[in-house]
Amino acid sequence: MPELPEVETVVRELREEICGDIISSVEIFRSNPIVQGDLDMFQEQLCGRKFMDVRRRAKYLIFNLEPKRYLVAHLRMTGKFIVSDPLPEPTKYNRVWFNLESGRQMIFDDIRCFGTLEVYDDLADSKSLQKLGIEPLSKAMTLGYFKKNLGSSKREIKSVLLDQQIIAGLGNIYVSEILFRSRIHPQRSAGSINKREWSLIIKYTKYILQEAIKNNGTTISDFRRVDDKTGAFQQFLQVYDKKEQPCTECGTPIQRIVQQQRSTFFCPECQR
DNA sequence: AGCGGAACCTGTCGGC
DNA sequence: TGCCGACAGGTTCCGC
Repeated sequence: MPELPEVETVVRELREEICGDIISSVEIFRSNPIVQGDLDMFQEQLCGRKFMDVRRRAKYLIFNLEPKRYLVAHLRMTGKFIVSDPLPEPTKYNRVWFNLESGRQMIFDDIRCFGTLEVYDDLADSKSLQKLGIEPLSKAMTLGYFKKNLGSSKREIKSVLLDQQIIAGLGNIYVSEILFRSRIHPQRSAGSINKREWSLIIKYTKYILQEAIKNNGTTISDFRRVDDKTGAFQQFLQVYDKKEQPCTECGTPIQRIVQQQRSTFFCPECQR
């Protein structure tokens, strides 16, 4: 479900809702595979801790707690955070309740149970955070970085842009959109991308992500914000999920192909 | 190194 | 109506 802009939207809204609040108890309705290991320990590690901040790294949410400790969450496909007044009963896909001293609760809800919740005393202990590549909206996003790491790579550009160890935060929707705007065919090898084209990728990655964040992300089917509202960026999508629809630039039907077991949408005329 | 395939789960949709 | 396969915004593991 969520890529970088959707996670950023959730982080900003959660920050407003929970900073300063304290976890009074944690109720787990279904853990596997969301919470790994000892559930009692997970609860003990969090009870009594205060939310100081919520931030994002790639598609991970990082909750800073005091006394110092971190809750690291990943929404995967269908994970959601909801902050609400206390519910009498968990609803069907509620997996974990974080009951707060203010009387409200932060709910982790996840239809498919792919999401993850982990606790760390030191973020350096998180293997998954450790492996991540550069943030696409940071200054590290340069021509030099791509030429140096991918200048002679035979990998398909679609697969490279989805690789979280190279650039961290893009997902299946935005990669199709970025390549369409950059007019680059998704099956081109990374090594064949010239400087001008890398510059286009950098420019449109930043532009599309920023516009998507301004619009609170993209809702295709079930992405929801903390207050259950939907994102609005889906109205600006040019190719994703538009198979057979005319290209906005040239009218050629948009094609769907499968790369790395995932759909790619592109215009065979505009993208070379 | 990097690919394809399967796995982790549950739901929806389209075709027959 | 019912069943079956394909597909879904993500990541990880395994074998070649």
